Amino acid sequence: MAGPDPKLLERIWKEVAKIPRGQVASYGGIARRVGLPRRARLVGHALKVAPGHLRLPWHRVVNARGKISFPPGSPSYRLQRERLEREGVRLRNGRVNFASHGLADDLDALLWRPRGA
DNA sequence: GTTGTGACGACTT
DNA sequence: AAAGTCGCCACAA
Repeated sequence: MAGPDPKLLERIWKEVAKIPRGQVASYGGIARRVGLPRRARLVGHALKVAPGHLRLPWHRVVNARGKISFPPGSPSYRLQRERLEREGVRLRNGRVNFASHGLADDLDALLWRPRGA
């Protein structure tokens, strides 16, 4: 049985909608913020199935290493890169600089990374 | 039910 | 730094 609770998808969509222009968040960071630690893949799934009418800033979501999670060169990859650069998010060697564009939450997670949790 | 795949992430080589 | 492994879990075949 167990599909994802539709309410969780809604929470994820709302959280993604909060990402300010010119900033990025990680899949795992979004998951943590909605109270679903270790559920990064669910965030990816949520974006994949998100209704287009929501107009989510999905391009502001990258993986924990700052990389776009589409195959390099794919149409989706190019679209995401283009949208990011258009709002001032520069990619260095295919990476977003979290220190300058990442949300505080994600930064903390990257710097602290307490053992075990 | 099992297997493979994926818009992930943490850890280990 | 890059690749491999494992945990995670939704979904299609």
